[in-house]
Amino acid sequence: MRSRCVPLREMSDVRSRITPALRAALDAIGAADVDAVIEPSARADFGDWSTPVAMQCARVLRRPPLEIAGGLRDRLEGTRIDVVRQWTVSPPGYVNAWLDDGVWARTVLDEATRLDVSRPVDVPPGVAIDGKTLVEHTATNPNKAAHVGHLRNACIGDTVARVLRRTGQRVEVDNYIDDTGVQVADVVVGIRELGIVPIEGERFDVYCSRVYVDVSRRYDEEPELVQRRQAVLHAIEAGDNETATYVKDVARRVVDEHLATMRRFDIGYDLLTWESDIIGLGFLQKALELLRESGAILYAEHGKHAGCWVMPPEGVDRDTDDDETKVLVKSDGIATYTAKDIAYQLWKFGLLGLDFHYHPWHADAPDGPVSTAAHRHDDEVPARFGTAQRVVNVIDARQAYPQQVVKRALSRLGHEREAESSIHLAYEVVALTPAAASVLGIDVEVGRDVYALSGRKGIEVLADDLLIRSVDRVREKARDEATAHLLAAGAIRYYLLKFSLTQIIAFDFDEALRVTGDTGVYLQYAHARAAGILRKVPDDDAPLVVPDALDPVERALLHRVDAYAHALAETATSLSPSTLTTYAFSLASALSDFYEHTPPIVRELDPVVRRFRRRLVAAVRVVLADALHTLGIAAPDRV
RNA sequence: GCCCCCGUAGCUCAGUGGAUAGAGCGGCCGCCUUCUAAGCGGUUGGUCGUGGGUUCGAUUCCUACCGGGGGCGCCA
Repeated sequence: MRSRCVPLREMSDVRSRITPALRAALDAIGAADVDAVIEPSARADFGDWSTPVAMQCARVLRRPPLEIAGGLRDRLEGTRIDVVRQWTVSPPGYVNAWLDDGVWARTVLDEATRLDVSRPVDVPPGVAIDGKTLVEHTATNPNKAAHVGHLRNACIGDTVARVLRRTGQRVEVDNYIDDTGVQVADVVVGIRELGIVPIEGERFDVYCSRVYVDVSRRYDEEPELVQRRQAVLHAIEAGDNETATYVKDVARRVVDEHLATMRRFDIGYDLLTWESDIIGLGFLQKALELLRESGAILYAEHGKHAGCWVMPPEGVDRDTDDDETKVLVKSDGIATYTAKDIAYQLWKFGLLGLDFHYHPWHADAPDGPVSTAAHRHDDEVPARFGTAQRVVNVIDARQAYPQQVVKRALSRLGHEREAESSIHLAYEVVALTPAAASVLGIDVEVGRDVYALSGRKGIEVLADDLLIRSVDRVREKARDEATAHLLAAGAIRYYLLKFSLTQIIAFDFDEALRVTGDTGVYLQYAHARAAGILRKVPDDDAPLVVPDALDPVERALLHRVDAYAHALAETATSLSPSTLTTYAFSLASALSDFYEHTPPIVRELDPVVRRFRRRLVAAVRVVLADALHTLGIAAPDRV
């Protein structure tokens, strides 16, 4: 059965109702080359929607913009558009549409109220792709507790997945686990060789963090310790031995803690992909074969890469003998991390001709993630993963170069479309402000404004520690512990999402934990306020009548509601969650403004006004809840 | 050296080829007999890093600089 979708762009679809008329008017005055763009007016007293096209026409038509605007207005006045009441002109040459509130407000409220989580929000053509998008995120090394940097990654990835699903797209979320790298090996060295033991009651991932810091420090003092790590790595490489099993067990236990941490922020996964399986099942070998056969990589006979398999830069088919050429297999025969990433990427698109075995990560948690496996399990899950049409890798901006190499590998293998559909969703890191650094007891130098996080050095804010602090902050005013938790998690998620991806987050405790102003809690509070009004004011069955003169705060609020579908489509296109946080804040803010500047609806005696405002609040609540849910933030009815 | 990102109010950040550049925080002054004051209003505060260029119009695009961060490994 095909479900009905909510109309696109604005909830009321104002823009696409106006654009054809504007297009026709432009054609009629001989300005066919000018784009028929129309945008929300910059200020309410200009109108509702405005177009600057007359300014562009002035050059080609060699007439003053105001005169052209006047002509356009006359033509538009002659076109009946039910949602537009009148057209005006304002200097230096804008043409403004004034909406008919009766038609517009009714449409906006109808469409907003019809929003339903079980039905996707329709978006303009080109926003949603056909087929599945595979989103890889989190991918925290399984040797330490997750810190806010890992949490930023997870929040971005999770939100992008939610936005794509909300716009009707199929999504698979993978969490890649590097259980064969040096980082896990370091921890195993610390536990087994140095005998570092857990503290009473210490969580396993936190214990591993401590071991990791300790071992890293001791490598400097005792260089021979590095040999121990090599032994562990060789054991992992060989597989099927006691050490390899032990390493895998450490990784599993840490991953369980990571999943629990992320769960507290409402972040989940479809599939856990293990690097050991990628190697164990021969994905890497197969990928290297393909790369060799196709000539995508070549063997360097001499020069600085002698004995290595390398991938030359774009458009070159020989070793350039410099850093432009990427080594994929070292001269000792060991593949680099990027080579494994290429194998994984090929699998994601179904280009490898190999697949994993699958089984539930926890037999007793059917809703939990599925895990890859190298061998058949009794509770084998059928293969339904990978084979995506688009791959979004949420990885910090420092890895732009290796990600570029992965993309280039696909391209050199002749998979142009897949290379094109390989998206490195790069985001900047989380760093500490001097204030946050000094809270953590780090020596703050004069003139430095950010301090990089480092799990290795123990310079970090653990995700769970931050959550505990946040719960402490909101507990006093929250109605109960469960509410305190969802407000606390909302505060942190919002904080990590509200920055542009290109912006380094200068982490600050006060900012991250704040509950007033531009924060997650503000949005949740606004939602609860709306819900509170709806509880107190019963609705009736009477048909909606839009009052003759809407209050400016009502119109402003309607505009924000109207803009939801547009904001969602924009976010789905840009894959940038901050677009949606900015929108959600503007909506909550408009609701607060309305709340403060209109009398209580409960006491409203005019039935028309009372019903209209009640339904306006109902629409806002639905849209705010939808936006919050898409951001992965709970929308409580009471706080 | 080459490449990428950032530079907008005291601080943290939005914005983006169009009309007087916005928000939050901070400061100051107000608003709870009103549907939750985790709120709202007012006020303070800006040569949109600098110089050129393109354009009817540039904070936005191009270019050259300046300042800060990151990448450029037979690490992951």
